[in-house]
Amino acid sequence: MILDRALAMASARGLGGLSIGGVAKEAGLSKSGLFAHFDSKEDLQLQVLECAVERFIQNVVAPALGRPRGEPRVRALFDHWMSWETSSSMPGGCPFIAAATELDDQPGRLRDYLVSAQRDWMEALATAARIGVEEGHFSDDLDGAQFAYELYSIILAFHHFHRLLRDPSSRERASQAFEDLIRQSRGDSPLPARSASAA
Amino acid sequence: MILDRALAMASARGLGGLSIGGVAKEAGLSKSGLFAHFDSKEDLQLQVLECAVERFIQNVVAPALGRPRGEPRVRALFDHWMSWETSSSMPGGCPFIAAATELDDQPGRLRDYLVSAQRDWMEALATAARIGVEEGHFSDDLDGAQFAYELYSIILAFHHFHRLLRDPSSRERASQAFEDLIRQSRGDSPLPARSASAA
DNA sequence: CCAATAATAGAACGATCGTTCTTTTCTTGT
DNA sequence: ACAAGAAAAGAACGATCGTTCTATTATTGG
Repeated sequence: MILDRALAMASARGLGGLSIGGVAKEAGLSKSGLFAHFDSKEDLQLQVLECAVERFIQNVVAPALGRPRGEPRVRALFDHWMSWETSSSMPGGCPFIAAATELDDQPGRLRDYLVSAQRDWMEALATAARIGVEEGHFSDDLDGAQFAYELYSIILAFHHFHRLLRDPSSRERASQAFEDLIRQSRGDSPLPARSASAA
Repeated sequence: MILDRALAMASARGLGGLSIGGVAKEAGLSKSGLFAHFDSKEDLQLQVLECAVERFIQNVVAPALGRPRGEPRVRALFDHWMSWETSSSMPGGCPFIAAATELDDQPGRLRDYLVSAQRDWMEALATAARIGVEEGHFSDDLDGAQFAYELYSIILAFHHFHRLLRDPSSRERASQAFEDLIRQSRGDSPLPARSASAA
């Protein structure tokens, strides 16, 4: 329960914006009563990150693994990822994207853990893409890591335009970009009027 | 000079990580001596953001406006933007990307200014793309706003992979993605082995 | 050179921060 | 029911935060 509230807070104010007193008030505990559950503030932040990873696996990775190998699974990963980005339980948006810019210059356990989790996720995306090649859904010369890179870029842009600029077309643009990525991963020739189709 | 140091600090620790005392020490001033130059901390943060926008225009927008209309100018915008992202005077990376995730849930003057500046920048990118259509460099049915969106996504992914994951191939992947974007904006058919070329 | 003005420094304020310590309340096994 | 243990509360610490006030030093114009 504590980590639940703390995750929601971290989503809105960032990991660094977490304060013991703030989380305590949100959880209905006294400052010291809450602090007794953690060794330090850094420990709290780390547990919040670990909790977020756990939920991401539950809500994004696990459901996709139940889908057929190849393109359907890739589509499921994208769809659940997009749902994660707009999950109402994290009103401040994806905690990983927020933590990425927050921790990219701050060495320590927090950064190490986030980097490790992100690398795992990238590897999972690349593997899913390679399975798509195996299944004959994607072109033989598709590079899985490059696919993962471009898929992540779609999500990052969606996050930016949706959360900061409140751009109502951001979701549609992300879907459009994803379909383009799938199409080009198949090796198909592009549809006419590609970049204009979301206009 | 003060804004110079403050911008470097904000780049590393974020706008919220700026403290009057910290900036004062960095600038070689006393806390109150520095504070006398600003009405409030928010005012300092706002001036830092304004300073960053000023520099971005000087270092990215202005040089590109000196290049020929159309694709050359678009290429110059991307090249200078990439240089901006790795500028040594901002060791913590692009202050706008950092501020975007930091302010996306924090209403106020800071957020309003950032959103306004980002919209201007998106409009400038879209206009540059449309000029490319006018000049006959790009396909007639290219949507300028969509082009700007996808160009931004390339930069966001580069920032993420370069700064957080320290991925040495991130620059090459960004260049690859940019060339793909240009190619598809021309309406050309894709090269073979597209996604594998950066492997 | 001296007065006026700007720039900086120093001290202090209330608030909040992370953290520690002690005390009280609750839960649990027997 | 009662002792043992966990969980929460309360108070206090030193530090730092943004901010205000007053005093001191630099700079400048006449």
